[in-house]
Amino acid sequence: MAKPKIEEFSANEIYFADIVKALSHPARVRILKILTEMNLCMCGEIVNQLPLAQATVSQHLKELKRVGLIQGDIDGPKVCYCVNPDNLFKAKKELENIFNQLTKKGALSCKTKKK
Amino acid sequence: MAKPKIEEFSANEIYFADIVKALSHPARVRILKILTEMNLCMCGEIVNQLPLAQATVSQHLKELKRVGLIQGDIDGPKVCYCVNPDNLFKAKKELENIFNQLTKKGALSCKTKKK
DNA sequence: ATCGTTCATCGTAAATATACGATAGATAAG
DNA sequence: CTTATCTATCGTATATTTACGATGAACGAT
Repeated sequence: MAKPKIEEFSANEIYFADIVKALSHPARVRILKILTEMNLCMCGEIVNQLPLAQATVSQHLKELKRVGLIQGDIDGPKVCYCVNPDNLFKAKKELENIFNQLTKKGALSCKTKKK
Repeated sequence: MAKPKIEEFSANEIYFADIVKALSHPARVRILKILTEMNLCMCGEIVNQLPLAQATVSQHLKELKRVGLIQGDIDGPKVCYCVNPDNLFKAKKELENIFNQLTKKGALSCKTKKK
């Protein structure tokens, strides 16, 4: 089974994992960067800036849209994409929370460095 | 091909994606939390706190070790795991950089909300 | 109405990821 | 040495991910 046993984890844990997974591919991060820098961007422009086929880029856009990090508006035959600042901010805060939990405590290293 | 076309992306982009992917599973995040809270932790304790088989947990631990977020020291027949604070901090900074890049600019929403 | 452009979706192939039982290796205890 | 414990690894099954060509749907322009 490639599917995590998500039913065993909380809704928040699953939400976090979902957002993070969307950020776990270089192409998707680059898409987000492009959209941030260009402020409104046609799908075709993104395809031109990535070493991937149009169908593949479209799939990545769909995934980013699914988790709410971007949105796409139809503009004639083209589609205008942009980031969703609210959700991006929310994801940022969520990640900060996790990392603060993981780094705040003393969190000593192992003493016995045998391996 | 399930493999991203990593050769097309920079080393830093790939490093980031790799770290983030390690964080994209609820079980692995929970493992990190357990290790942070308990400060040194036997593998068996982790298995007890997760709804997963020992073999599966061991696999997740291996992945976290691979990306450098944790380390495991042999202690007799047991293995003592702990987070790697340096790499965790590095990952945190890396994520902050990305998000700062993605959220700093005006990053307007689309105007035409047709879809 | 037809054509060209733009993009999403379908179908498909191959690689990865997730999960678990079974097994093997290492060590402590007896 | 034998046994019990702990953990990694192997083998395997299944689902998901990544990628691309081909096709289809929507729209503007002619």
